Amino acid sequence: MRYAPSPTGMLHVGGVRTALFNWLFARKNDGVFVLRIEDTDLERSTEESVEQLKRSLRWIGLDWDEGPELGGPHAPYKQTERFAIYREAAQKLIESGAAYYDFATTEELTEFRETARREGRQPIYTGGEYRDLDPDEALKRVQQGEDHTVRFKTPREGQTVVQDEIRGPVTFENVNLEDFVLMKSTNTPTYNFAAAVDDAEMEISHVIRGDDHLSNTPRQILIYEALGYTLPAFAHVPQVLGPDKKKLSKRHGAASVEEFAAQGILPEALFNYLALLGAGYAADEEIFSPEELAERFRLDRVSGNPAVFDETKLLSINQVYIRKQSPEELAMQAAPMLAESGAADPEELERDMPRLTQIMDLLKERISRTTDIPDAVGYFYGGSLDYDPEEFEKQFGKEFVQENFAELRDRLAALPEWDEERIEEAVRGLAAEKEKGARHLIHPLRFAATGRTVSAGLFETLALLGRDRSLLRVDDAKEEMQKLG
RNA sequence: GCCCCCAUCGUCUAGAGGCCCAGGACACCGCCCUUUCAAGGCGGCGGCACGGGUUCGAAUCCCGUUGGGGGCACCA
Repeated sequence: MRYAPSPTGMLHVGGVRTALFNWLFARKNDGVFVLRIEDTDLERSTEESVEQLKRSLRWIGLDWDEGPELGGPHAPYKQTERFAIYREAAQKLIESGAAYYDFATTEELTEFRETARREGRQPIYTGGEYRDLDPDEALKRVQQGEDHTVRFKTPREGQTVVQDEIRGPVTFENVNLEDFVLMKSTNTPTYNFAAAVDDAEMEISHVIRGDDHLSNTPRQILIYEALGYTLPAFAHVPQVLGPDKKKLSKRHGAASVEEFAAQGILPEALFNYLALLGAGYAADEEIFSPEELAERFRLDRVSGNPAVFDETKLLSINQVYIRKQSPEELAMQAAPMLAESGAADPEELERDMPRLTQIMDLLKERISRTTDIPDAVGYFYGGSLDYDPEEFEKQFGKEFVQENFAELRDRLAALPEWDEERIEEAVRGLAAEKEKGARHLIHPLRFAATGRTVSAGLFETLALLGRDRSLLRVDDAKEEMQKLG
């Protein structure tokens, strides 16, 4: 199996999903997963993209068995380092008569296509006078340094059938295929040529790739046959679409692996979600580890029908994975985020990781992306809070609160131990004495202590907040309340 | 324009002729639990694109229409 991206930008979720299917299939069948860099587009390929690609693949957990950095029996794994191989293959095709030199200029080709269109014919280029030029004469012109490409001599009749693992046989009429370019005038290979030669040379048994390549496949099959290679199995997986049913791109918001990572998505969650998308797993269960996914993967179950990327569902799966993490793991991730956002004092964080761990345990059910952490956890650190005046008035404007908040404060301050049970007792006790529902004290207390109207259970929150921090804020609120008059 | 692919709730899907007046998940809406918010539990809304066949019987097979997607480069 292989994943063969071109390093011309960030790794797209559609791309990862293709890589994922290859990986899953390889793991399932004890196969070898090869990473090959298709950088024959000298203009657009960058070293930076190669690095980014590798980083993204590793982040999500798709490790390759052969490829850049690791090497392997079919090295090198970058097409720009394999030019000699393609040149030799092109030479063989020229010699066997399966390919020919074409001397048409770009202008001539453009004109040919325009004329064809204008006259309502299909712009299928079949080499004009060059297709059947005397080989010796052609060679002479090449040796004289004349600009040329190498084109494949596509049969003018018959059909080429792609036996697709997930779609069945797909038939293409050869007349609809033009004499495509194998070697550019720069003496470097085109995609179709390099891909076919490499897949054969690297002994790829199953070519699993995006279905945007389906229409390239007959060309590659023709190359395989002309070179005498045995054909691999092909499987074309559908594209990932945005909510508007167009190919997913930056227009739809996050579309690359790095963007999802930056938005607080866990690699396991993205992995799980993407694997579910169109892979034909039974629907009664949806949370699977990579190993479980690999075990259950079946190529022939993959759907041929394009899937819309649903970020909401990704998020719900992400939430599941956050809940699955241990409080310790979460605390380890949270600490640097809290320090960096300025929400917490780095020294305090370092000094008291057990507390952070307890905090994460308390809050992890309420977080759907890791980037929510600074905001969700921030009030457990720092001193006084800024209260939203409007909400403050709502919470503290009531007569009952004004009359009893000071007493509540004193009882809390007098507690022999600062723990959940005693805090609860104090609050409920006072409410009971005043014959009021405890909620009349709970809500303003929560708002005073956390600066918000929602939080985890008030009593455990206060306990974790600590006595000093809690009382400081209760006092702040008391003072603020005076001003309400 | 030409070639190719695809078609089940809003979305992801289960369904390989009778088990389906179509099942699950996410989202949405109720209710329960409850100090708020989550989480959890229970319930609800909602779909086989359309038209022809084949068959005793079709979401499932065939044809067509429509719709969506991809490709038609010296880009990959």
